[in-house]
Amino acid sequence: MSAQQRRESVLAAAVEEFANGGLTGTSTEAIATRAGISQPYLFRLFPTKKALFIAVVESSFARTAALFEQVAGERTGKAALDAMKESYSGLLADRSYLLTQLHAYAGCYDPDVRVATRSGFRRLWETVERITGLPVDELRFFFAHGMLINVSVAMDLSAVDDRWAQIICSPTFLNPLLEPDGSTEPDGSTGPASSTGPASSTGPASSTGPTSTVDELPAVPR
Amino acid sequence: MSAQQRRESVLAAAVEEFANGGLTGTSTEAIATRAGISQPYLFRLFPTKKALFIAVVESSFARTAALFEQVAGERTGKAALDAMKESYSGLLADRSYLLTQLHAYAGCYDPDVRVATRSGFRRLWETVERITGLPVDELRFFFAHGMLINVSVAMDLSAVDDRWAQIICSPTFLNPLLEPDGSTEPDGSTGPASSTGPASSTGPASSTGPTSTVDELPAVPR
DNA sequence: ATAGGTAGTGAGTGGCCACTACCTTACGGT
DNA sequence: ACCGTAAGGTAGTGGCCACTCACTACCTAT
Repeated sequence: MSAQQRRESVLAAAVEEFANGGLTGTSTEAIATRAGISQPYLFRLFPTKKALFIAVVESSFARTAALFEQVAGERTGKAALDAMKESYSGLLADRSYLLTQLHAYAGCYDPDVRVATRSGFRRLWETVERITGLPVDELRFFFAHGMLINVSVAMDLSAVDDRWAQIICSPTFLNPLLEPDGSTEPDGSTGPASSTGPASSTGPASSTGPTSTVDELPAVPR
Repeated sequence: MSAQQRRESVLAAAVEEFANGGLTGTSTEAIATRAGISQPYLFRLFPTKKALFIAVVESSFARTAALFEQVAGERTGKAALDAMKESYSGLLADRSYLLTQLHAYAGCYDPDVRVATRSGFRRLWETVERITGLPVDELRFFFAHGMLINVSVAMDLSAVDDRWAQIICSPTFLNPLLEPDGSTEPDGSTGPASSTGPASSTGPASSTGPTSTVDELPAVPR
């Protein structure tokens, strides 16, 4: 196995391990074990643990940006944003991925992590801005709800047998912009509201085929 | 000094130290040193480091809830929510406080931290819901933007000599709900847009006097 | 066959850190 | 004087963990 391939498999293992524990709460041994290599060899592939963490953060942002570009296709404006929202909802299934985001933000006390997170976030914002061309208010709305999704997943709100699950999993949470006001669709928040699965993807997003699944994303460079 | 007083001063020190580093990245010695006591004595006041962290998280949520109750006064509905938004904007000045929030969410991989964070978040949500009586969409909007504020502070976006500072510090970021749609004020995103200071508190919030500052909050119980 | 480069490991090591055992001081009541 | 109790410190200790060093196996090209 080439070093480059090995590096990518280590990166994948690191995503899973860093998801629980973050930068400081994860041991390099756990990552190495999951990647199926010896722990010292990990330091041949990445100079330091922090560098590996930063690589994870960067790939995470890059992956999101690539996903957004992909699902937007040729669309612009609100149509493109709707496609992005739909795709981000699909990420609800990838818990490790969303937790990585949170650890990136929480790790910002470290200057190196901060610049990586900042530039990743900035590139993501500019990607969405460029594709949609929407005003800043709507971008902010989009990102704000993305953050709320992140923390909801972190707290595992949908696991509580509560109205939380209904609030979080309801389509209006996943796509609140679709009906900004009035005539809110009779969402099942009062009824039992199918609490199974993370809200089936009923929207459009049919431009590039069934791209709403996460696993078939383009591999992130580096 | 009584043990109870000592406990509270340790709690205050722990907020500052946990803000950088989170649960796993902070040493009890740093906390003890800041609190002015020996490190072993810390374990006489709190049984374990995680317990101290959870106490910090709980006090953080309780403090926010108390702040919201206070600034809302007798108001309800959007008026109350506006007061809360204004007060939360005031928290922009308290970096440690907002970072604590992020570390609470990121620390949710630990079951104990998760239940503490979940119940704190739940109580906060229900407090806002009870006081304002607003529908779930507006609550979600409020909390979503609060989260975005949190991560913006973590990334220290306002420190970048960029349009970020203008976006984040602009009044429309701090109070985006004030003009939910149409006739979006010609926001100064193109102009220089006074980038000094975190948006002076020009709103009302005159019910209980000048309570918009953070330092004079009611001490959190426990 | 030999020389060199690449993938990979076993065995440390130094340092940090959560947590413990035990001692000291101060004070209040009888 | 005497004792109990509560505040606080000193000196550890066991374990984890990031990172290093020395070494082996294999592969390819001359």
